[in-house]
Amino acid sequence: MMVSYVVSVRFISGFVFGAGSGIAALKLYLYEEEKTDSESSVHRLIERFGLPQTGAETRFYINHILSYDQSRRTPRWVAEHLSGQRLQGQADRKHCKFKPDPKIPELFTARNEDYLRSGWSRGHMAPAGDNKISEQAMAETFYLSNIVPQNYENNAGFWNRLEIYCRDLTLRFSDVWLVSGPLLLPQVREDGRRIVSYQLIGEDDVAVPTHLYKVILAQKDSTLALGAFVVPNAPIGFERPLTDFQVSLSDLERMSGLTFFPEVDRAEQLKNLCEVDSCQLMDFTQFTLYISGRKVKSARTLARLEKVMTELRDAGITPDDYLTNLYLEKKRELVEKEKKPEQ
DNA sequence: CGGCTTGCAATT
DNA sequence: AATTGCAAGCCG
Repeated sequence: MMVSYVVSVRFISGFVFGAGSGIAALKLYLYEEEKTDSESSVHRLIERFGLPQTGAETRFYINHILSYDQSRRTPRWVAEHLSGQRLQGQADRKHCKFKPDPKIPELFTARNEDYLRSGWSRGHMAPAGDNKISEQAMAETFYLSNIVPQNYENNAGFWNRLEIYCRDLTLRFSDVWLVSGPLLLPQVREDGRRIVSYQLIGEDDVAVPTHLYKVILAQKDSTLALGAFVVPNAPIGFERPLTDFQVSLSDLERMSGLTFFPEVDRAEQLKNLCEVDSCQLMDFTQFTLYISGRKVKSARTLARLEKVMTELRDAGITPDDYLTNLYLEKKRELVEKEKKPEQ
């Protein structure tokens, strides 16, 4: 068993160094066979002590899959599948807590303390909002193996709107596959040198990515559409359209060192997502109305409820019918609640 | 939806 | 007395 394994390793390495020549590979293979035990000591060493491990193996969770980067203490990539069916549910992120991934060796895991007061937020790659179908699935997305240090405004703003757009795609496509992750891209300095530099936070030296990427693959019947996006880890305003951040898949693959959806035939069926769909994120008014809706739903006091609506009007936005009904319903509920004596 | 901070009680 | 955990409240 062991012998045949070692031989096959020899043959492969001989083939590689033989620069594609079958004859040379065969010669090297025969030559290796004649070597004494002491000359193949490196192989014996490997057998005895083992090869280095990267910890980059694929890890499976209820509703997402990822590969972890033990040196950056972030994921390398996180994959998901969305459908209209799977996005339904009542799971609530208020019941979830960020925590180290118990499956990641302690030496390589990030901890909450690394992020707290670091100036960076804990940004999901597989979003909590994609997992309302199951409390357990949602809880797993709060493992720090699925988290990267992300600019607050980007996380709550542009990236959030991109995630909402991905969920919205399930209204027009039967299936949506996503791969998301961090990037450490070089900056071009004044003298033309390209240098990669990035911040480390916390005692565990968690790497702050310069950019985030998201690959969207959407299917409807025989139509397969793909969009790849690279977004700076910094505030991005409403004036910037998503298409500003679209890149070709091969460019992203060169940046990331990853091959995405390797089984998909790129030349044939594959269409540009932004030619098949709008690739338009919510504008300021739509987004503010949406956020206000979430706040109205979670309001616990009349004072809070009124403040949400007042600030909305101060922003120059008139509530639409949906929000107005939400407000009136919540107001009735809270008036009833606050009418009762304290208990 | 995406997050953080604060206050107080439980804990060691 | 100092740390930890959690509910509640806050903001974009």
